Amino acid sequence: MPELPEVETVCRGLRPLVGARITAAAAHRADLRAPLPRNLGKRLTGRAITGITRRAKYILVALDGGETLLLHLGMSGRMTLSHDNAPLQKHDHISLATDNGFFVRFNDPRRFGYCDLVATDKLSNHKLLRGLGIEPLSKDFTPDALAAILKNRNTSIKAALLDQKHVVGIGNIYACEALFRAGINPSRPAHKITRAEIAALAAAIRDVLRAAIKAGGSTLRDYVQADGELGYFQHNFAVYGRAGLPCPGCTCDVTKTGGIKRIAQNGRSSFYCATKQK
DNA sequence: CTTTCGTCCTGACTGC
DNA sequence: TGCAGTCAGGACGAAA
Repeated sequence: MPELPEVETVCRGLRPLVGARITAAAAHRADLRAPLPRNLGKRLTGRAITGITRRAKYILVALDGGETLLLHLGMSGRMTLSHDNAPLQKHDHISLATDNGFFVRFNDPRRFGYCDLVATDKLSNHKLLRGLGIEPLSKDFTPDALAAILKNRNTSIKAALLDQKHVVGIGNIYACEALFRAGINPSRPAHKITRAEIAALAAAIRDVLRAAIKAGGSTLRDYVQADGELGYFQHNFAVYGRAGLPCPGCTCDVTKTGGIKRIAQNGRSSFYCATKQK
C-alpha cells in the first residue's frame, strides 16, 4: 500500500539509475489500470535517465529527449533493482536494463498501477497530475492552507485527507496515523475542526510522513538487497491494523475500552482510539 | 459545484 | 484438502 513515504523511498532507491542509459526495455502486457504506451520498450531503449522525482504518489523518471516516464504503484506495485538479469517473475509487467549494470522490474499483482510516457513540458497538464493538491512536505502546507481546504467541506476529516485534490500523498494508513497523533476522531466533519486542531493536524501529517521516510531511508543503505525490493520497510503503526489492541500511551483498561476501534468510512477501514481522539 | 459509490485486480485469509 | 466468500486499497468516472 504505497503512500507518500513508500513512493519517496522507492524514488530514492532508484537514484543509482540517474545518469545511466537504458540499454533494453520491454513491457510484458498491454495494460495495467490503463493501456501501457504503445512500443514502450522501443521508445525507452537508448534513452538516458536524467532525474527521478516524486509528485504525490507518482514517480517521475525524466529522460533525455524531452520525455518523462510517469509511474504509479497503485495498491500492490513494487520496483526491484538488481545486478542480475533474473528470469521474469509472475506479475513483472515492465523491465529495464541500464548501462551501469542494473536490471529494473515493475511488478504489480493487482494491476492498479499506472505507466505513461509523456512530453516533459506538458507533464503538469497531464490529466492525472493537473488536479493534484498540495505536497504536505512542502512549505506551502501551512495551517492556513489546510484550514482553507477544510473550510466548507461537508465530509469527514478522514475522507478529506484522502482526497488527492486537496492534499496529496496521504493514504488510508497515514490518514489514520496522523489523526491519531492530532487527537482527532476520523468521523468529525472536516469543517468543524478547530483552528488549534488544524495546526496540530498539519504538524502531525508532516511528522508522521517524515518519520516514515526516515524509517524507509534507513533500509536503503544497501539498496540492492537480496530481493532488491525498494520502498517497503518495517512500520510501527500506533493505530492502523491494531483493532482491539491497546492504544500506545493510553492508560485505559483494554478490557473495558475494547482498545483501538475499527470502523468503515467510505468503504475503508479507519482505526482510532476513542479515548484520545475526540 | 461537492460527495459518494462502483469498479478494476489478485492474494491472503476465514469458515464450512 | 478444497472451495467459496470476504477483505485489502488508489483513483477514476459515473451518479446523486
